[in-house]
Amino acid sequence: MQKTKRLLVIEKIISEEIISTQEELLRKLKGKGISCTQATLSRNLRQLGVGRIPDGAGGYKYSLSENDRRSEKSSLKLNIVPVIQDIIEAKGLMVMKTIPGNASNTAFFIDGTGRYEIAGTIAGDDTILIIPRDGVTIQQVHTCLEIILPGIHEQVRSKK
Amino acid sequence: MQKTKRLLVIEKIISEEIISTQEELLRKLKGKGISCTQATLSRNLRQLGVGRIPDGAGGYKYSLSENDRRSEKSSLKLNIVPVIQDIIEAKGLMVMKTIPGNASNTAFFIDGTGRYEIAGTIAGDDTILIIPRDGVTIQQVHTCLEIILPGIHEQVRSKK
DNA sequence: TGGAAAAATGCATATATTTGCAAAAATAAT
DNA sequence: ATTATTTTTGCAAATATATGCATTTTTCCA
Repeated sequence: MQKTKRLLVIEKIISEEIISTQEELLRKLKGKGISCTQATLSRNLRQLGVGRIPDGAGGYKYSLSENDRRSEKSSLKLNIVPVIQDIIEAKGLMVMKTIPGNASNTAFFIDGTGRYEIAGTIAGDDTILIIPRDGVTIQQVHTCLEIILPGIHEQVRSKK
Repeated sequence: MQKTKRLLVIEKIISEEIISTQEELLRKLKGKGISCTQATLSRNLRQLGVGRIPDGAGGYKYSLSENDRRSEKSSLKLNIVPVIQDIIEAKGLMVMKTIPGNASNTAFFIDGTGRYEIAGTIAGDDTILIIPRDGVTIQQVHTCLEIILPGIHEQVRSKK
């Protein structure tokens, strides 16, 4: 299906650059080989929960609602990354290991980002199962993780 | 000056009720004895940093920050159905999201029904992984869920 | 597998929001 | 107080976004 892919790309674009109109987003998508109409975008943006908020510079920008929550809690993000020990892929799922007792907090944070790529997470004591949404590749989940937890891969690599 | 007062009232209204268009806000203001044009509202809203985000029910609402979503989601209800936030399919499995802390109870209930369609469940804090028995389609699981938790799909739909 | 049912999409259009500009109101300076 | 300067506002028009409807595509079952 084309839609899933489009939703993912929309999220990615919006989280990486400042987009102020749907037409603008439309062009960006076209540039990535994805084409649809503005009407479809309007519907997709609503489905993704993407809001339009003042950009603080006299204009507006689209924003993954949970995105700002992320920036609000940037300190939390910094605290989380260091506890992550390993990321393992299995059966199309992703297993994240943390230091003991930290899985729940970490999973809670990941859930809180509301990323479309991630259908959900389940946490034990030091292990989190991350379930990608259908149509989402493990690679895309990695990219997603890097977005919501910058430096995570480097962190994991250093643990090995 | 009328402006300061108006900004204050706008903030108050927006934080207390769901407003989905500027015209609507205009009427509310008029009801409180404050009058201006929609154009002025547009400018004021930007100045206040008020965004327009999906209200989760197919429409849009103005929002001071993203926090109101939270309180919405954490309102506790009586039985199980109301705590279910979302149902997502992935990898032939089903992921059910509940409000925080309610996954375990909900999963226990589901297990207790002993439905054949469901091989088992695993619950975290706010996420339940429902594993369908081999040969059982996701569609059949949906039907099953609707039987054991009547109204669940409507409930979930309303959350979107 | 064929066909019904549901979901997604485009098109055209309705609705909503933003903005340029000139006038009015508030503020500041003399 | 009077005039100059800045801010706010309304109006009308431009932009941007959402939606009804018909069509196409996908999903589901018999």
